[in-house]
Amino acid sequence: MYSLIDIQKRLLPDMLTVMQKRYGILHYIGLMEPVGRRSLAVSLGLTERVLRSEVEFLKDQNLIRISSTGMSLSSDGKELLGALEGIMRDISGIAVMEQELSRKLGIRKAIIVSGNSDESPWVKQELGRATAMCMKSRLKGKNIIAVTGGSTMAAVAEMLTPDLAERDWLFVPARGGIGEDVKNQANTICSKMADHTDSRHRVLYVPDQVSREMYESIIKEPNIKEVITQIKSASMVLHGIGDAITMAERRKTSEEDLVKIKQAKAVGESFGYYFNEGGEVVHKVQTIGLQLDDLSQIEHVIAVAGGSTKAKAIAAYMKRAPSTTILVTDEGAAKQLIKG
Amino acid sequence: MYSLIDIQKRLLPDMLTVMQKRYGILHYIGLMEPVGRRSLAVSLGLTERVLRSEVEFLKDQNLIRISSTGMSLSSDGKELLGALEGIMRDISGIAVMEQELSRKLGIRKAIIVSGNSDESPWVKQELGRATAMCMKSRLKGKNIIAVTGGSTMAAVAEMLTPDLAERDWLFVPARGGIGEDVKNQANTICSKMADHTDSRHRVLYVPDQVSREMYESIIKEPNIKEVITQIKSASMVLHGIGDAITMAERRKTSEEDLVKIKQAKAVGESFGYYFNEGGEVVHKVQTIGLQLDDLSQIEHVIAVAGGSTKAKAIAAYMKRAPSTTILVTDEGAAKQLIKG
DNA sequence: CCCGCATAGACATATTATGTCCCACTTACC
DNA sequence: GGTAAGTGGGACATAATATGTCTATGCGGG
Repeated sequence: MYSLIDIQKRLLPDMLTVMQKRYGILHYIGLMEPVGRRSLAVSLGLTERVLRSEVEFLKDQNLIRISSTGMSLSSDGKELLGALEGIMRDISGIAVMEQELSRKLGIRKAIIVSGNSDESPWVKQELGRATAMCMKSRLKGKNIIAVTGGSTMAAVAEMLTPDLAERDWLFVPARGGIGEDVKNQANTICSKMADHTDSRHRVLYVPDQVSREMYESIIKEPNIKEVITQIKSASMVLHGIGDAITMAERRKTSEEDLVKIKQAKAVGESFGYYFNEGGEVVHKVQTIGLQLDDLSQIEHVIAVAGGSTKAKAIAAYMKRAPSTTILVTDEGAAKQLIKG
Repeated sequence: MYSLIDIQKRLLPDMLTVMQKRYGILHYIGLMEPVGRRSLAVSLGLTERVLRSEVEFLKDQNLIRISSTGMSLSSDGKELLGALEGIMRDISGIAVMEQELSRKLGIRKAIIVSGNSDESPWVKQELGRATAMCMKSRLKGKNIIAVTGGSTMAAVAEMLTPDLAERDWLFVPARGGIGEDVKNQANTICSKMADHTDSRHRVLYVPDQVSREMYESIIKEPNIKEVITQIKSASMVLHGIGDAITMAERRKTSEEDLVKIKQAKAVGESFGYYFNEGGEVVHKVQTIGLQLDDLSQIEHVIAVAGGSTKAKAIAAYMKRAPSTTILVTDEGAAKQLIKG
């Protein structure tokens, strides 16, 4: 069952932000009283004018008192603040975590959905929905979207809705067919995403490990060449992050590589790149398509991964990720990430 | 302890309105789907453009689906609506009651605070606060405010705050000293209100029952004459509403009048006028100052009265009250009023 | 085949939020 | 006692947003 807050998040998404802002103001006034607008504004990272509007509002509500020496809480304000403190812990926990997480990982934004996808399967759907919303809000008009595989991306595909159709999207697999079961392959997912949004997609079937000569001849194939061009000119990349060992085992990785990966203490995987805890690339699946270095050229990069067990993998990858990355994750992973 | 909703009402007063609006839209779409904007707009009493903005928002939230045949709820929308229904009953009960009450009484606005001042003494304070806020929001600049007596008005006086000082207010008693204990006399209350707001006040000491000759000579007194002029030019009247019998007994009413009042089945009293259930004036305390007929000339008329026992009195008075009246009351009285 | 109802686009205008500057006042410290 | 730093608040241009109004166009039932 939904709680009041969950409903409000859906029905008045800004409410939470505003509440947090006002809570922050009351909180600081409580700490620093009596205090002036200017110093408050810098403490809170708000412009003076914005703070002033808020302060005027709070004054109208009789929550603060304003005198020539500065602002202080009224008795009503103190009472309300006390009650708010408890509530904010629950409510804005997530918003606060989003801030903290994006700062800590050095990325553009973190979006956290509540729950833990390790424990509750439906949280993956929520991840999907959050990702879909994020895509929707960031893309206008014609776009090429490069997508990787994995069960999380499959969940995203499921949650896309056709009201995006207008926008003229084209889904392309980010990299050549990275062996996995068909259901979670990039090609399959692209197709499903296109289905769900009434848009188009391309496929890219390429054997995993290509020899030099093979590569040269494949890349000359006009069809493939075209897809690769599209991949490189994508305006958005949507990718998952996996646990290194799990991914390596799930794929048809050679015994030799498996040992290499394990010995290098790889923890995370994304795009066929394996990362150790320091964020260094310790192994790479040789294939055509999007390369790690291409990411920085792409306008929107959205990484989606949830579950507390994936925290390490996320942390590892994020050391290497472009700073424009947006991470969509769940509470379980976020808590681990912030802790560690 | 405050509930989340109470806090939000204070911290984001518009939230409730918006939530109600959006709930209403979802609700109606649920009932009428598939339905177009135009018919929805008239059903909800919104302009088409406003509705359209809302609808676009709801679409972005994936709560409704829009097709060429009209709008309908998405499965998410249905789920959310179900959860909302229960919540709205509690939350917006008061807002709904305010609408209903103002309609039923035929007045400009009704403001309801939660609780019942018969049972909980602190609700009177809430009445006071709500009244103070209302005054604040309606008056700009220089104003003359005519005030009557009574314990409710005393509570209002207590809740006024000096941040209104700027506005240059002058408090005058609405009518000549209507006998009651000093604490709740209009003169005393004016003085207290002026105190609390750092503004000025006038007094008007006049014997209750004046003979013709007495009246003529009193009215010539320059001091009194001036106050009366001020009363007549007031931009706001603030008055209480009392139970007829209680008021009659509390005042030094002659035995003869008391019988008259009782026989005429008076139920309500305001300004020294006694009303029966039909809203007819059955008795009037003869004194100088504001007369019932003067009310319609005055820009802002605020009536304040709470407690379920006062419902009858309020109902009686409201039959006679100008349609611009604003009633500030409590849940206890409001429920009775709506029921009866 | 047309009429009525549907969505969606476009644009002017009203309203609100925000950025920017300035002023007068209080306070505390030298 | 005077000065500097900090205070609230006024004023105003501009940006952003909401709203009113009109129009284009598509769809389905009679």
